Amino acid sequence: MSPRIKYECSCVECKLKTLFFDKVETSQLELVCSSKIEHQYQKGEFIIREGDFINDFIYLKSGLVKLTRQTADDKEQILSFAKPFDFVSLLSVFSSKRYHYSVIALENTSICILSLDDVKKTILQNGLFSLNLMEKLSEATDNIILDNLEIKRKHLRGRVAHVLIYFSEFIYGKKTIQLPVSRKEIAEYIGMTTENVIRTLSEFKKDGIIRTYGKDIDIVDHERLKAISQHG
Amino acid sequence: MSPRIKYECSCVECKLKTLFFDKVETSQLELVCSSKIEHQYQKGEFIIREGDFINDFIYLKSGLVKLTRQTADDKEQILSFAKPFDFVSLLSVFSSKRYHYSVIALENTSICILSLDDVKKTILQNGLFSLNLMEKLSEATDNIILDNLEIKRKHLRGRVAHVLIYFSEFIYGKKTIQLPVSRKEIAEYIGMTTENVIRTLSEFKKDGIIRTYGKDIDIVDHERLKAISQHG
DNA sequence: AGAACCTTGTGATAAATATCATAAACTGAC
DNA sequence: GTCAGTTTATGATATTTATCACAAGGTTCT
Repeated sequence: MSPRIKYECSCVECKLKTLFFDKVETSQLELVCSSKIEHQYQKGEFIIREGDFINDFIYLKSGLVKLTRQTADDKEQILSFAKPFDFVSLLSVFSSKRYHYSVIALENTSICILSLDDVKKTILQNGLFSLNLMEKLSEATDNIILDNLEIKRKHLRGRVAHVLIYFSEFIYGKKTIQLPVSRKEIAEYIGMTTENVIRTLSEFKKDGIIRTYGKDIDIVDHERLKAISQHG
Repeated sequence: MSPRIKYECSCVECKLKTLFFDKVETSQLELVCSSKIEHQYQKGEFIIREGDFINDFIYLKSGLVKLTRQTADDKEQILSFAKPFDFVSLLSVFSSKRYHYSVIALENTSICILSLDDVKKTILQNGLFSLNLMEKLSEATDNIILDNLEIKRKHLRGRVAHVLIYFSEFIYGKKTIQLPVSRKEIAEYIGMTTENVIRTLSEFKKDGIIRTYGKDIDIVDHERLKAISQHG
């Protein structure tokens, strides 16, 4: 366990303040902020372990993570990916004692840890905060559900295309990216085998839809990839 | 459009009060309750249409519904089913202007319609209500996500078994049930073709796992069905 | 540098699922 | 009651995906 470093309260200036503290006056912020802990994780480290008790309210400051769970037949299954402003400790936080999933850093990641009790106290005291938080919760879970539905309705090629577009458009916002996940992780996300993910990427390459330089992927024919994602 | 019948405020005695008004004093309940409208739907009727503006906060009083959406390739896709105490207008309510899905009655169903604005006002005023509501929201969306993940990791037989167990255990709580959905709807839920759902049910029947009398289904070998559901 | 391990990659084959065709049973409208 | 449309049902075939087998390239540890 790496050391937990406690900083001065900087929530007031933090960009992430807009996430759910937007409408909270500075004075109200103090309670939540006073218990705040920042923490850094290296690529591959566990931030949350499935089964852990939920005592904290966690959100991403920088980096990228995957949410993953162990299935009954002992395989990994990826629920979703999350970047800053997406939520992290969203699922279950208010309805379960323990996490139903693990959170693992895909890049070097830093998070803010608030005491869940303090957040709950703030909810009790501050209606605007509650409403704002509810909106964020609702949006985050909505996105996970809709994304999983989209994946479910598509076939292998469409699913792989979907993931490429997801990282290119939503995570990095550019066409040349370094995929932050392995082929195996893509497979765990879309519910196909690793071999078939690799094969599909090879096909996309052969068809001139993408180019790869080592770990880097360049989306050459964005239109075509999008079409594949839509239909197939 | 059938007429909207307005009743006296009976929320105080309503069993569903426990759903989210549990910790709300009667006096506070008046605001939300005064705008309450009850409404009945026949099997097959739309309660919510995908794309509709979200003005209401809706929950089930009795009956059973499906949440469904239209995919880009113009097929129906079922997100989940909901019975009373499950949430209905849960997704998107706090984060979107329009519904991302339709809600359709599978049985005769009655709902309570509250003004979303009034619910929001209550959130602003009543912290306990907010926290309680957040727990319900969190639980409902969690269940949808976990259920969809379970389905995603299973194969045809496991998925069909999953649905049978879902209706038998969670919806009706008995082994002899009248399936409230068609084979086509099961297919739309689990992401397989109608033919294969029918075939699989025939196999279960042939293997002595279930018996069917017209629309009724009797789960004979619950253990075996559960094993099929687990592994796939 | 080498050993052990993991990721990527490719091919052959097996298994699962979709598609197409056809028909009986049921349902609603007239 | 009959017609049209839908649901259930089953079989044959095509397509998609998984499994198995093997190899090259990377990474980590020593």
